[in-house]
Order: sequence, then structure tokens, then C-alpha cells
Amino acid sequence: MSEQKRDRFDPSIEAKWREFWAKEGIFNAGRRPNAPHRYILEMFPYPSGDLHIGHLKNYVIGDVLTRFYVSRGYDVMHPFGWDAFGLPAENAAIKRGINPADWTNANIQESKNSLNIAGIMYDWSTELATCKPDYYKWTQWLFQLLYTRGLAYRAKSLVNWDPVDQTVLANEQVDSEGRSWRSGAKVEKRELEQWYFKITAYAERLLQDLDKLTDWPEQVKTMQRNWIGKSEGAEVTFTCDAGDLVVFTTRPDTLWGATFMVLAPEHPYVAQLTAANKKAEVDAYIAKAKLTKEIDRTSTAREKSGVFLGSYATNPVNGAQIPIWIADYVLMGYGTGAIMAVPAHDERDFAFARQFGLDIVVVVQPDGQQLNGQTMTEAWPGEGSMVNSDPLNGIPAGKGDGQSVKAAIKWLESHGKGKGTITYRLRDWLISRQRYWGAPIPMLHLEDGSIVPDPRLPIELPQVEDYLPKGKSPLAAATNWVNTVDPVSGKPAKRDTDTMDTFVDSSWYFLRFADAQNADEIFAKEKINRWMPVHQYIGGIEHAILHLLYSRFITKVLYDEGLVPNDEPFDALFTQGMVQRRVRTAVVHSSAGIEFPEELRRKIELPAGVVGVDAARTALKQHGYTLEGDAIQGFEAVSGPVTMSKSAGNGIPVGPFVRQYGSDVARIVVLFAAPPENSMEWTDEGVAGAQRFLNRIMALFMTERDAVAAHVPGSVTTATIADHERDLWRALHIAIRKISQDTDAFRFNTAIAAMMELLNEVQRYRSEHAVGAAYYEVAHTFTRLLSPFAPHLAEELYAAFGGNGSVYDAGWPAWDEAALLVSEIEVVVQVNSKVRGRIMVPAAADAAQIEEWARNSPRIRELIGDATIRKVIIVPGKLVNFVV
RNA sequence: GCCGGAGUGGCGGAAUGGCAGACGCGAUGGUCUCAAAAACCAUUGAGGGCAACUUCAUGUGGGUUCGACUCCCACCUCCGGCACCA
Repeated sequence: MSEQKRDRFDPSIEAKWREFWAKEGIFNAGRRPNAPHRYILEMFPYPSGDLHIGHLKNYVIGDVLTRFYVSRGYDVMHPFGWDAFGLPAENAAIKRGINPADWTNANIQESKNSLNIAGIMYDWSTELATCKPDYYKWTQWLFQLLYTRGLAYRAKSLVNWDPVDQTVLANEQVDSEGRSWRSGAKVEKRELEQWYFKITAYAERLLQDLDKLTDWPEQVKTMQRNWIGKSEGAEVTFTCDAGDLVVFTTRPDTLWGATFMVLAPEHPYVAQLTAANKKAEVDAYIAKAKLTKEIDRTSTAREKSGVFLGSYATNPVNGAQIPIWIADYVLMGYGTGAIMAVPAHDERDFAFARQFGLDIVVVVQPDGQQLNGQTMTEAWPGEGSMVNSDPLNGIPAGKGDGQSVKAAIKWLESHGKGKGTITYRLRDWLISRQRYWGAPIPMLHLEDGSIVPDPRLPIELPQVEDYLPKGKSPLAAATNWVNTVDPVSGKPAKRDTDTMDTFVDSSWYFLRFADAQNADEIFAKEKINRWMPVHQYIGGIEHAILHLLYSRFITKVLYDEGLVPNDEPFDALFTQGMVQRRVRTAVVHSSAGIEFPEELRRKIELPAGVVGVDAARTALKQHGYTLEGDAIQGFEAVSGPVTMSKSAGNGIPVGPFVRQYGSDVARIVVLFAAPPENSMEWTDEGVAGAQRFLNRIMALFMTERDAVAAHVPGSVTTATIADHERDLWRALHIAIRKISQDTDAFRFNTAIAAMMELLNEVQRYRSEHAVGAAYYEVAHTFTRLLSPFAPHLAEELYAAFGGNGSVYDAGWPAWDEAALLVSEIEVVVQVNSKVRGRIMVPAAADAAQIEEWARNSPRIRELIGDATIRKVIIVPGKLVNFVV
């Protein structure tokens, strides 16, 4: 390459600015104690070592906002920490014999270094790691607080067991296919005694308060609503030989149509209610149900199965004797594990009744129809009038006031047969884990079986020889640690050997940042009151339920204790999209057709077997995949977007990229390619485009650096600007407005587009004029507009143009409304709403004048001819529309 | 099945009642160069026309309006969540 001297963006400038920001503490909280404050937080990560570009997007968004707010004069807290407990450290310890703490610390250093060289600035003075005793001391304190308030309890029940990670899991941590969120293994069910947090006590508030979160994505709120799963109805008490049999139903009004009952196979009454001659059949069914559950009980279209127990229950409303069955479509974990079956008005009950020939009694008659239990072909869950239901007959069926459901509940309550009630799908949060690398549960088990809190916090993790999970916690092997004395009673005691779910660690970390160094209390009141709630939280949608639901719960508990000022932790939530990168997959093309790899075919549901070329192309395109090559030559590959990750092997490590191209380039690529909430595809072309953008800035401004530096910013105004510079001046103020508004609204892609437009205007100006005052003002202002997006270059330009200190102390530019005005504006002239011309009019012209000019423009006159103008619509400053 | 989100050029996307496609990518032509790269200039939704110009076009079909990507109704497709939840 010939050494032509050209101003280009040079990544080697970046390091000195990072040192400068850190040394000056530009992004430290408390730097402007009297200014309005902002708490900006990204979800803290597990320290996985070297970061790739995909990890970066989350942090870049937080960094842009931080810089934007600092520029605008706020006192910003932008802290960072590490969700450092968890299995990878333990697995490394098992595989390589490294101490999990050492391994974690090394990873933290590496991850931190990646963030630093990427130019993501945090206030590291409040850095925390959940695996450090000075942090988990307070996680344990929190556990004991919940215990004291009756919100942490121990119970035996059927729990999710991850056979790969060898530990139990909470419901939230198992997906709808029954797989562990971490290992991906199908979970098994085991009956175990474990610790729970009573999140169900807060179900109603967790649901109701979603309405307060107006700055949360609708999608996240919907997911939480679904997860909490509120359902209103009634509990009705049936009687049987084993005692009272309580069922939950959302349709107590159809109770008169209940013709049988179904219990979950695990229901405690089953043994008692099983007739002697049915025992063998029932036992076989229960055994089969157990197996089915473990393998796959999610398929909804399965044929109904069940067994009659041989005994009967009494319907409390009419004394009818109805048969009791067991069936696996009734779940022990929801409601009471028993249902009344109303086949006429419930799809599932209908299918069951038809299959086993059970009675069907209609109690809701739709208008204009005569349903008959013998002949109906499907259940009628809809509206109508109540029939065959003595006290309710004639009442319209429905959940509203004056309708059947409310009437039925009233009747049940007044007759002592049941009561209105609410059921939630949400289960209590199982927090015990049979693993080593977590916060020990700070409880003591005494010899008499009682369990008491251990006040000697923190209960530190002991050293162990063997981290291998064996179905019980590795801590159990540390006998010196396990065997202790209860300091309160002086009695011998054993420590709890389980550790806490790492989601407990992360459910309160955002609170600790307010006062991370406090050794005496979880945080000081005046500090938490200053900083909470988090103004802007940023993270991935994958935590829509898990972390975000747990954090809301813990915050509400602490709010009820009077420890935090707000009962919701995160004012605004932003969920960023993933970074993807195209991955090529080889395909085979023969005369018979195209053969795709099985994995790809499954993933995007390509039809099995040979696929036609066009069909394949269309099917692939719908999922963002492209068939490469052409039909004549045969296809070499399919390429498609895949989320950047270590496991997919398509992650671009931060270090080498930043050294070669600069972190400013990486930031522009990520921010410009798509709106931040969308997933974006990282491409070489995108990198080239970002480089071009930064190079153009250099070329357009750095060439004149001395003249720009000699110009005093603000020395020209809208009133004094030269006529030939008005267009550029106006473009500048349009850009200031757009970039300010867009950045505030997370529209970083259009904010960057506005900078590009301004550059285009500068280029046009420079091709026509010698540079002058407006140009110098643009150069000075541009450094500040650029500072949230390409911070290193912004500082470099700011310094080159004679700025003192940091660009972030120079203030955010304001636009001048007067500069946006123009003397002449273009008005679109329409005839019958079709654009037929445009005229230039003085900006101050009134509507009548504009109409006159429009009507008299030659082309419009010609089009209208002698037709009658029926209506004229004038939108000031925009258009005139003649309707003929 | 229920709930939520989304469908716009070759691609990412812009426009939230008023000129559809800002900005960028890609592509084509040009300038510079021995040549290439870089950079710069021009063109770039589809069709028709020598041209002025014109027709069509924002998933589909209706509606409201002088005017609809935008609002309303119905439907289709995709993405996400929940789901034999009583």
C-alpha cells in the first residue's frame, strides 16, 4: 500500500483514553453529589473468562446510556459484579483439580480485562462477587430473615432432579419440555426434603404490581403473568368413604352436571378408595403413570386413560352418587389434585366420559339449541342459560356479576359446601442445591430434629477433597465442618450441607451495589434510599421469569421489612436481542434432490425426505437461512444465523478484534445494524461499514483540526450565521435534536444514522464552500454527539480541537428551535390525494395564500381543468389536497 | 387451545394519519491508478414510456378517512411464552 497520508481511525488511540477515564473517575458514582442521579445496570454475568463480541452487546447498551447521562450532567451509578457461584467452577475443579475459588478469580480477571479493553466503563469501586464471604454473608443473612418471617421452610415433596448436574431444581429452571435450564437433561421426579422460599405468599402482589411496570416490555410481563397463572374459582367439598374430598374448579356453576370425579394417581385417598376387586388394576395404572410422567407427560393430544376405583362420592348439591376414577390428566401439583368432571361442558372431561361410557348431563343450554348428553359430539364450554341446576336455573352462564359462577359460589358458601378461592400455578421456590460451589445454607440441625439458624455468619465454605456430586452435597464429606455446636443452646449440631440456588445470590445483588463495602449491615438505609430503584435495567429475555421474578419477590420481602424504599426493584427494563453470526452447513445435492443435515432439518422443520429446490429455498428463507450456490452446479452449503457462543464456535473474541479494529468499531457495528431489542447479525460488511463511518469523521474534520481548534465554540449563533452556511447550520440542529431524542429512547441505530446524515451534509458543504464558522461549530458539536457511541474517537477529536479535560464534562449540546426554521418550505400539492406537484412557499404564508398558489400552479390548473373543487384540505407546512 | 410480539426493496432497517423505503450494506457505472485496494461521484422497489410523466407496491381481504405501513374488523404466516392447569 502506498503511504498516502490520510486521516483514518486508528485503534491504537484507544488505550490512553481508557486510562484517562479510569484515572479521572469520570464514570464513578458520587462524582456529582448535587446533581440528579441515575442508576443504570446490566444483568451481571457469570465470569466465563474471555468474552466474545456476542457478550458485549448488553454492556455496550449500558455504557452508551451511562455516557449519555454523564454528558447530560447526571450523577450516574453504573456498577459491575460477578454472579460467581455455579457449576462451571465446580466442573473445572473436578476435571482439572483446581480450586473453584482460584479458577473463578482467574476468570473474573480475564472477563474484567475483556470489558476494559472494550471500553465499557464501570465504577469498579463497588465491584462484587457473589462467591466472596463478604457478599454471601448477606445472602445467608437474607435466608435467615426469610426463615424468621416464615418465608423459608423445609418440606418433603416431589421435586425436579437433574440427573446430569446431580441436584434438584426449581420449577422455573425446568422448561416446558421438562429439561434443565443449565444441563439440558430431562429432569426426573424425586421425593425429597428440601428448603423452599414461600414466593407463593407474594403471588398476588407479583401479579398485580406488573401493572405498575409501565417501562417493562409487554412480552416479559405476559410471561410472568402466564407463569404465575392465576385462576379464580371455588373449592367444593364432596364426601366419600375416605372423608371430605375437596376439588378446585373455575366453573362451580356446572357442579349440577358433575357426573364423576377424577383423582390424580398420587392422590392420598386413592389407596382407601380402591375397591378390593380393583386393586390390581389400580396399582398397575399408578405404576404406569409414574413412568409416563418421567418419560413424557407433555403431549396434549394423548388419548385419555384412567381406572375406576370402584367407589363413589356424593355430589354436595344434589346428593348424587358419582363414580371416582383416577387418571393421569389430573395433576397432583395443581389445585387439590382432584377434580369434579363435568363432561357436558369441559373438553377433557367429555373425551374421558365418551371413552369410558360415563353419563353426560347438560346444565348450560346455549340459546336456540337443545343439547342432549346422549347425542352431543363435543363439550359446550360457552354461554347459555343454566338448566338442571335447581337454584340456578334460568341464570345466564358466565363469570360476570349476576351470572352463574358468582351465584353458584354464593350458594355454596351459604350452604357450607364450598367457598370462592383463587389458585396459582406458581409454586414455592426450591432453593436447596446438592452442590459445592454456592452459599452454604446457614442452618443447624440439632439431635432432637429441630432446626435453628446459625448466628455465626458468614458460614464459610469448607475445603473439600472431592467435588464430585454423588446425589448429596460434597459438603457432607467435610465432617469437621459439618459437626459443630449450636452457639445459642450449646448443644451439638450438624450443619446443613446443601448450598443455595445461585438465583438467590442474584436476587438481591443490585441492592448491594448501593453500599457494597458495608461490613456491618446488608446496606445502609440512606445509601439504598438514594440509589434504589434501578432506573434502567438491561439484560436478556432469557431471564424474563427466573431472575426477574425472584428479584421482584426478594425486593418485596425487604420492602415489607422497611429495608428498601420501593417494592419493585427495576423501574425500566430493556431486553436486548442476541448477536448472531452466519454459520455455513454443508448439504448434499444429488440428482434426487437436496439432503439437509438432520439437525438443521429438525430445527427449522424442513419437510422430511427430498425437497424441491424452490420449496427448500422458501422454507429456508423464512427462517433466515440461505441456500448458497446455484441449481446447475449443485449446492455446497446452507448458511444461517446462529447466536454467537462458545459452543457454536462462532464467537469473535473481544481482544484480537479490538486490537485490530478498535472497540469503537465494534460498538458501531453492534449499535447501528438493527434496533437494540432485535437480534442482529454480525457480518464483515457491517465491520467495514462501521470503519468507513469512523474514517469519514476523521477525513471530514481532522484535516482542519487547527482551524477548528482556533474557533471558539458558540461564537456564532442562528442570528449571525452566514447565508451560505444556513443549510449546514440547520442540519446540525436537526441532528442534535434527533440524536438526543433517539438516544433517550434506545433508538441507537437511527441516532447513528442521523450522524451519518450530518456527515453527508458536511461533505456536500465542503465540496461547495471553503470551511467557515458553521463547519467549525459542527466539528466541535460532533465530538459531543459522538461521545456515547464511539467514545475513544470522541475524546480524541475533542482534545485535537482544543478541548480541556473530558468531552463528558463539556455538556450535551442543545438544539436551537430557531435554527430549525427555514424561510421557504416545500408544500406537496395533491389532487384527489395523489401527489401532482410541489410548490415553494414562504414559511410564514397563511393557508389561504398557499391554497391560492397551489391552485394557480400550471400543472395543477391543467389537472383540475374545469372540474368543481369539492373540498380543499390544507395541512400547514406540509400539503394541499384538492378533492374534485 | 389461550396470551403476547411481529410481517415494508436483494439484505439490516426508516417513516405511528400527510411525498413509503431515511441511514447503511450489497450491486452497477464512472473518476483517480500501470494495475489493484482505498477514497470520491452517480444510479439502484417493480412495470410502462424517447421524454415530460405514469401505473403498481408496506402478509391477505374488507372498513373508516380527502388521505392508511400507521386506526378498526376478519384472516394467513412467523417468533416467544403457557398448556390434559380443572
